[in-house]
Amino acid sequence: MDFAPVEEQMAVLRRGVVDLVDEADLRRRLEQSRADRRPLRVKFGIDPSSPDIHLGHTVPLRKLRDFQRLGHRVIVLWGTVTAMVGDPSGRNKTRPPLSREQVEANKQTYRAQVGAVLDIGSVEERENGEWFHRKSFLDCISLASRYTVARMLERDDFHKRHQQRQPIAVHEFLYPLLQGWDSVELGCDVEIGGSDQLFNLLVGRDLQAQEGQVPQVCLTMPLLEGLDGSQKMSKSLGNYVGISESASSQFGKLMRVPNDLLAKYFLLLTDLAEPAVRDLLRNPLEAKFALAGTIVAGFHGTAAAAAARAEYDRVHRDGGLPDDLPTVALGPDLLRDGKAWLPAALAAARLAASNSEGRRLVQGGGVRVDGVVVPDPQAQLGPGSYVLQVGRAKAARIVVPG
RNA sequence: GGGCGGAUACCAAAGCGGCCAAAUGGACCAGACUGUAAAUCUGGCGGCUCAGCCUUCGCAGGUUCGAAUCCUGCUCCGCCCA
Repeated sequence: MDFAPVEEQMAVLRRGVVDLVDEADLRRRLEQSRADRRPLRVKFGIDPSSPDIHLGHTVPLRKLRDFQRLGHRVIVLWGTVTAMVGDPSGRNKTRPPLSREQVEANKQTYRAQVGAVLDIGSVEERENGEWFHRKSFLDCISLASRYTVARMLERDDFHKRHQQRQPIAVHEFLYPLLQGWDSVELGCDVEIGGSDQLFNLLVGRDLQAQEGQVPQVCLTMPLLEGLDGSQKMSKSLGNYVGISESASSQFGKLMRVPNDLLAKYFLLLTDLAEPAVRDLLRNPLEAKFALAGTIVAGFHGTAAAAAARAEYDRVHRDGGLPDDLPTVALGPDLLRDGKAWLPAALAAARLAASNSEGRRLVQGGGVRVDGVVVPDPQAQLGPGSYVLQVGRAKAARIVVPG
């Protein structure tokens, strides 16, 4: 295998990174790899602790893809054991441990989604259960003895939690050691992670050095803010764009990333060169269309991206209806004198969480029946078929039986 | 093991006997504006065919005409001492 010149590789690998410990070391290794015609072993750990992955996860995955395209060996390390510990990174709360069954199920769904970014066929997939299930409790104690509490508390999130008098469970201290030990077992040249992972990656270096290995290069990527523009993208915050979502859902969500975040999204989620991006950003709206189109095309293909764009235009520019319009037939229990009460119909069509919310939406002028705003919370619908709309994008067809 | 402090709605955080479905901020939803579901401004934000009623303030009891607010026990969390 022939590798590209080091500077060429560095130009690709440096894009978007936050920490690189350290750059000279990475250069040296790339040179060595060229000389030996040996690919670098690049590890990325994924804890299958929640079943879906979103654009935030793809940021480091895309960096792995860069390595992969340059001919290096990407190792996806499934944290089947670490998932049960729960990574404390960036959290201000202890995470509840998962069962082995949950972890295994999550891993399967993850796997399919990771394939949307990486060439999964040439990835080396490993699990840290391979070694940790073999270890004894004494091994665990011995591993724990390698780090001091003071050093653990250097870690930013532990430090904050400690200062803010938030609970830190003892087993959370084990997490960085387990992750670091994975690097020892795998003999990693490079480990990639989110910028909140730097401490954990550095622990890997220490443990490798203690074991007589050359310490790995640590490379971190920025955390991607979610659609709210301030907090890290996460499923639990509901500010995410999922990888397995439909094209139109992804497109719509991407159209509401705050304009201020566009440059970052381009940098981390597309391959567009910086000058081209700068050019686009002169018109934020067009830039956003381009961003959404590019990302959606990456997951669903250009045809689906174009269709999503067309649907977006129809719904948001022309006030039209979305492609998938669910139809809900109202049961007789919802009728009074053969008529349906509008707020209840909204709730039945899942356009409102409850009758009360439906009532408020109607009163607030946010509800249209067959395209006409109906502000009367007492409105009744006689037998027939109606299109109910809440806001711009939410709509359903309901049928009131005669 | 002992002492002290805390637990409020999705999150954070006020309230400390009636005026509390509970201030305020964030998130979220809707409206206006804009070819943006961006930015900004406005309204809403427990449930109930709703000027009224019902269920909420860690859990279980109790005091009171009346409790998120007082008392008792329990659970969990933090701090200090050992």
